[in-house]
Order: sequence, then C-alpha cells, then structure tokens
Amino acid sequence: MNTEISSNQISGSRIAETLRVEILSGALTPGQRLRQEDIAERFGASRQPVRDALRLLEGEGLVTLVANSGAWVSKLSEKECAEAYQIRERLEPLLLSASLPNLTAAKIERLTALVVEIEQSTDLESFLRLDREFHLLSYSGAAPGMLSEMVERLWNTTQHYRRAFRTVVEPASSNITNFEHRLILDAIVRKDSNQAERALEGHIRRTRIELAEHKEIFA
Amino acid sequence: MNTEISSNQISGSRIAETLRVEILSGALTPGQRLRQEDIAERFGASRQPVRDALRLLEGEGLVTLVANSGAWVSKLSEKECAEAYQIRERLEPLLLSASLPNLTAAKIERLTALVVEIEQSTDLESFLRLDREFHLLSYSGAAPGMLSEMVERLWNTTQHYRRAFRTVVEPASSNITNFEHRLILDAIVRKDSNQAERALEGHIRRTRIELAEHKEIFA
DNA sequence: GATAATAAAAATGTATCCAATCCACTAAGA
DNA sequence: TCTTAGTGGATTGGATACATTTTTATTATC
Repeated sequence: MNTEISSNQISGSRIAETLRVEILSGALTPGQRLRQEDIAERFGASRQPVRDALRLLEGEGLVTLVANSGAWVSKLSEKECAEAYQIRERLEPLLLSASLPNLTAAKIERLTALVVEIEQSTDLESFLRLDREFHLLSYSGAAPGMLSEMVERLWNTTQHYRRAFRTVVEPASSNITNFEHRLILDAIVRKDSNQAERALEGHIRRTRIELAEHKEIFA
Repeated sequence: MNTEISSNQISGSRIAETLRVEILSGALTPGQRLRQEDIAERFGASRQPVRDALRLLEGEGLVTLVANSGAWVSKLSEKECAEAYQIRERLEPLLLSASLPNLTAAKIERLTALVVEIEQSTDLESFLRLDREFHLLSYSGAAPGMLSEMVERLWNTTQHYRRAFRTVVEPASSNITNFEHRLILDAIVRKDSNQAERALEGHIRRTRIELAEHKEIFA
C-alpha cells in the first residue's frame, strides 16, 4: 500500500510548493542562489523536476532564471515594489467588491476576530501571518480565477518586503494599520462595497508611500 | 560567422515564442491539444525544451497543463473573459497614466495616424493588428515592468475572443470604437491623464458589456 | 444493444548521460 | 602593477531511454 501523498500532480509542482513556502517564510531570501543539484538532492529527485519547479516559480515571479547561469530568488527594486503596490491598489478593491456579497457570517466573524488578534500580536511572524489571513479571507468570497491568482502572486512577491518593512517601523504605524483594518472591516460588515474599496485602497496606498520612505530596505 | 539569432536564451524560450505567435494569430485555437512529441519534432528538438516552453506559456495563461494528461491551448469561459476585461479596466488606465508623460511627439504622431488607419481598415486581421498597436504604443512610455507585462498577458489571453467578437459584430459598433479611440487620443495629445484614464476605462468597459451579449462566442 | 471490465497503445513524467556555456583563477605580457 | 588571454572546474541545457499513467479500443456479460 502506498501511504504517500495522493499527488495527482507532477513532482515538479510539489517541489515548487515547498520552495514557495520557504521563500515566503524568509528561509530563502531574495538574491539567494538556487542550485538545481542541491535542490534535487534535498528532495531525493533528479534535476529534471527541479527544473520544472524553477520554471513554474519563475512564472509566479518568485524566482529569476538566467540562461546558462542559474536561478535566484527574485529581488524587487524599490521601484518594482512600488509598482506592485500600485497594482494592488487597483486590483484588490475590485476583488474585495466581488467577494463582499458572498462573504458568509462565519467568515465575517473570523475577520472580526482577526482584527483583534492582529492588534494583540506581539511578534513579527504572527503579525505577518494574521495580516495575510485577514486580507485573503476578505477576498475568499470571490470565485477563484485570474484576479484571485494575480492578487495572491502580488502578495507573494512582496511578502519579503512586508517583513523587512515591519522590522524597521514595527511600532510606529501599527495604530494606523489597526485603524485602517477596522475601517475595512466596518465596511465589510455593512456590505458597503464602495466604502470597502476606498478604505482598502487607502490602506494599500499609505503602505506604499510609507514603504517608499525606507529605501534602506532595498539596499 | 554566425548569422543566427544571438539567442542567449534557452531553447524552450524560442519554442514558446513561436507557439505564442501561433496562438495569437489564431493558427492554434483554444481547446486544441498540444502534443509534446509533435512539437518537438516540428522544432527538431527533444521533448525537454518543449516541456519548458509549455510551462512558460502556462505561466502566461496561454496554455493549460494537466498532469499526466497533456497540454491544451487555454480556453476562457464567458465569465473568465469578463473577469479579464474587468482587470484590464483597472490596470490599463494606470499604465496609460504612467506612460503619458513620456510619450514622445513622434509616438503621438504615430498614434494619430493609427486612429485613421483603424477607421479605414477593412479586413479583420488588419483591424486587430492596428488596434493592438494603437493601445500598446499608447503604453510604451511606461517603463517596462510588472504592470506592462500583466497588461500584455491580458491582451494575449483575450486575443482570440477579440477576434471572434469582431467577426460577429464587425460593422455595428465600429463607429463607437472609432469615436472612443479619438477620445483617448485627444486626452493623450492634451496630456490629460485623468481624462485619458476615464476614456480608456469606458472603452474597455463598453467592450466588456457588449462582449457579454454574445455568449455564442464561448460555445 | 448498451454497459462494464480488461488489455493494448499512446502520451506524459523521470532518471541518467553527454554537451555546451559560464565563471574564477592563473599566468604571461606590457 | 594592471590588463588580458587562456585554462580548468562547476553548473546548466539537451537528448535518449525507461517507468508510469491515461486513454482508447476490444471483448464479454447483462
């Protein structure tokens, strides 16, 4: 009997999944080189599926491939990061609007709890995890599709810089963030999509501008 | 002397490029199966670079891969197509705004000529080519980056449906399209980014709504 | 005649081997 | 001492061969 993962997917996808988690968790940092052979050995596979995985992650923007040279964890310049945030400003309100009508009472209850948990969170990793859960849960009413995927990719490619940002300014703007979360939540509870869009756009916009004031993150 | 493409790229990328053109031109239609071996033979390569190419195109949304089964040219449902257009409504105005300040006089001149050429175009393929050139040229002032890439991908994944739509309603809404192009051009000439954004958003929005009225395209 | 099970064939996924490319280090010359 | 050409090691890219999975066609049974 085979007790392994059912895995009706090619091995490369599983490898990509693990690498993705490691990049998002910060175990692999931007600019770090990814050697095919090392990864293959780690997963007990050949280099073939590793190449597939790297190609997949390249498509997601998490890995940068250079011909005949190698693969690196993608690095964003200050400009690229700002661009990602500008895109988020336009797309996430749209996604939230699409999600809002389908958010169940249970989910809204969880969102309410999350706002409190975020306010009470003390360590960095908890904040990052809860903040991500709050926002992505608020989008979970939307049908899966291109838009959801794009937004998740944007969150993934900017994850590292969110962490770096929070280590620099941690306590200073927490109050503002918490206030903005309550604004967003309030609009969600009232099913006011216009208000929700505006609150969310402002939230992302403010973060982008504040991020631009800390260029040392990108050095 | 080597007259071939300088080609500091892996072979899979070249294969992907050719397949991309064939998908956009309509030579390969949505739903059509792509056999690795057939493609490999066509390019005189092994299946390895073909797999790379398919992975790449999957990341661009042009190809759909199923594990242990195969690859197909991506197909959009009516809903997915509408979603792509909604995303375009939000992203392309942003891109046009970023482009506008950097559009040279020569480019604006070309845009002006294109509006006329589009109005005078008689066959379908000319219209598609010119329309694409008009819009993408209007974005060419923006620095290359995530946003430009996303927009180009959206144009690529919806290309087939733009063609199908035009074959159905060709003459009916041409006047409106032409008028909208002139509105956009006017705003560009006056470097009025607000107006340009609104005109462009309306243009895409109207197309989306009109497209939704022709569900037979997706049958 | 239709449906389900089975077997054959066709296509994909993986491993291994070989070739081509790049990078760093060394050494020679100005 | 600085620059440049060359060489060796390491790493990636591609081709072939084999294993696995899916699909299709055939056959038997209801």
